[in-house]
Amino acid sequence: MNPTLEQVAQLAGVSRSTVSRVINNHPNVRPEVRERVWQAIRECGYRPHAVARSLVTRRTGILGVVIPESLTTLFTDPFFPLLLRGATEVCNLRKHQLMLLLFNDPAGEEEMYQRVLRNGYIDGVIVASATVNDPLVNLMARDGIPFVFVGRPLDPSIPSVDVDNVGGARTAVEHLLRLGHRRIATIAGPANMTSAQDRLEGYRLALEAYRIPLDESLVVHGDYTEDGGMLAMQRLLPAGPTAVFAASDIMAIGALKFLRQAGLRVPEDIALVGFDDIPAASAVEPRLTTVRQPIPQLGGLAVETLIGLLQGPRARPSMQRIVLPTELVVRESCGALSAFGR
Amino acid sequence: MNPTLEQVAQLAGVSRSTVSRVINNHPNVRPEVRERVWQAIRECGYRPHAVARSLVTRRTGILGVVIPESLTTLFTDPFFPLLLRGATEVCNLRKHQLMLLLFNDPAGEEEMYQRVLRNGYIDGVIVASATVNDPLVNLMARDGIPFVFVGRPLDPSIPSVDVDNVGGARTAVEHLLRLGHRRIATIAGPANMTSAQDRLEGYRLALEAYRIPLDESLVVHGDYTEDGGMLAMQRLLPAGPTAVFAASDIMAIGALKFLRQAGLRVPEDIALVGFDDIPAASAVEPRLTTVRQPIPQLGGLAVETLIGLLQGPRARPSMQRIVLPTELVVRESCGALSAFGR
DNA sequence: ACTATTCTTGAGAGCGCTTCCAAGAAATGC
DNA sequence: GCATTTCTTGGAAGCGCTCTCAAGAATAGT
Repeated sequence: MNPTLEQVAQLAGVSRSTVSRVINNHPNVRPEVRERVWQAIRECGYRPHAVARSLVTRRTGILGVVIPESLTTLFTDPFFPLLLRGATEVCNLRKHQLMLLLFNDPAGEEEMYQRVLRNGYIDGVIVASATVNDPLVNLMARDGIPFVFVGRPLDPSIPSVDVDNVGGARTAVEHLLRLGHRRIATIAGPANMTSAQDRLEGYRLALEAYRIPLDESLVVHGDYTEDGGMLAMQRLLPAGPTAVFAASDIMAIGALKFLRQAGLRVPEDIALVGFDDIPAASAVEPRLTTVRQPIPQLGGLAVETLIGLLQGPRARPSMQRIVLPTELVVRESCGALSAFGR
Repeated sequence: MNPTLEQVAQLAGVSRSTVSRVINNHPNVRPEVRERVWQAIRECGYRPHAVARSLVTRRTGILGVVIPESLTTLFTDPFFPLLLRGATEVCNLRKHQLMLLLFNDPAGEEEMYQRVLRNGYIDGVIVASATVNDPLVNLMARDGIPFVFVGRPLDPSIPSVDVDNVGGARTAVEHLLRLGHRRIATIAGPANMTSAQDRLEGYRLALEAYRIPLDESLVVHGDYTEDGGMLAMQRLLPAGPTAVFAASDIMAIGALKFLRQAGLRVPEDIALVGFDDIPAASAVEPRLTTVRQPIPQLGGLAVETLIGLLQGPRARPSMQRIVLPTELVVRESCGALSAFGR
């Protein structure tokens, strides 16, 4: 059994209160007493019992990361691993912990909510939900559970962190425009995901900036899968695009495979740009030009924001939304390198 | 503020003890009283305060997942996401939670150990460490923290779950042997990782089964990275292999790129087999023949084993090691399909 | 009908910690 | 030098829950 405060106190010849003060760095303890207490602590290998402490402080230092059902299947996509890595890094720094809350069905979501989020173990929550209208958000808002949204929430007053999907897509498409392309198609993502909406908006803005009217036959929705990308490319081909902007690398790879089957060369016949910069993007031939997102930073920022929220609800501005910039990674699939590079 | 047991008791006109019994499904409560208590619970939306409960039961239902330093960088590899997915699935089923413990440096590891693993928040730990001699294992054994090892621990008496790296590698190499190859090289993994050791052992066993002496010039160690794979392939080429077994897909992809640069065709000039079946394996051209591991099951099994350990240390056999089978996925890079398929 | 057994219930201690309060010690002001 | 303020310390309550214990109610046994 681990030693308790009481035993440390006895060993140091002081009261429980004094030991507690030493542990918690309260100023009003005589230096020599403080030293004696530390000695006793070291001597018996005392570690504060976090559970007992939490019972009175009402803080556990545990942050939940909620990844809803629809996304669990996408878990092989490196988004979540990178997000978690960034989040844990900041957590380690700030002496907090991350608890993983994934579920595979909506019933699990409800059960999880009641059992875990309302049981006092979790100080606050990071919600990484890509879908437009997640029910969890309303529940948490109702119950006053502090949370930060990763992505773009419906209600803009909800604290959130996001990458600049609009800007990233716009940059990608403008890159193609600058290369001379005028018939640029897009394989958009699922219409109910905000990231997909925003990337489509970026596509629109780029065309608008070049005064090119939007041609509906050049816009097809995929589902962020490789097969979806192949299918979308097939439907797009009759419209005769000279370039394609895919809202995700996975779909771009699907498109690439379809084009290869169709006997078309990338980038010579059709230029291709993706989004995400997943590892596979640089494994395919030709390597994919794509938009890289600072995902670990996003995770870290989410934690930072949440901890800020927990510490000072007073200092919290009514609206808090942070958007991180993206970066265009130019490789072979867009044709820019063969045009200028050699 | 959430209601407490006391308030529910008052509402139902019974004592705190009785409400506690109802909550915990103790048998000796009159049915009508039980119903009255449930009514009160629903009425005021009572949720038990898990922290308070844990203080007395000495159980939190939280399991830690430790992924040591050396691996954090490999986090883009889909191993951990899949492991976590399998683990959370079982956790949800068994009403447990997963806490993520990653660190970026050995100092963080020590700090984490003292602060998190010994503070009473965690019932048990899943250690996913690929390196041969992790210091954490000794610490946890010393302090009596229940844990399950994912991979192959040095000390075989430690409860562990693993995939059959030896068997998987052996099957892969025997597949090449059956295709007629006799000069088979291997790009092995880092010598200090058990998975790499075991895959190399599988390579050896396959050759032995075919009575082919081991040629040291056909064995080169890589570091589980793409660049490492390229470098290894370069060093291997002078030895004149007709086939290569890479201990990871990432390295196989590196090898593939080098071969392409060298003007060699896969599988016509050199056959290639990988290990892991990462998504990129089927994105490259030609698609990689590789060994698929049941990683989500591995994660689930780790949780199951750990929970078993926690419930009944009595029933625990002195040695508990579970090894899951792997599966050879035949695609184009090994040449089997062009030989038989058409 | 009376005793022996089993059910049902409430009182109360206690899990390990923080924190309020009050008392005594030390420091300060005039 | 004495009253007043500030430091330092210990006592004790209490966070919300579980669980033992004992008492009273209900049931069974003869």
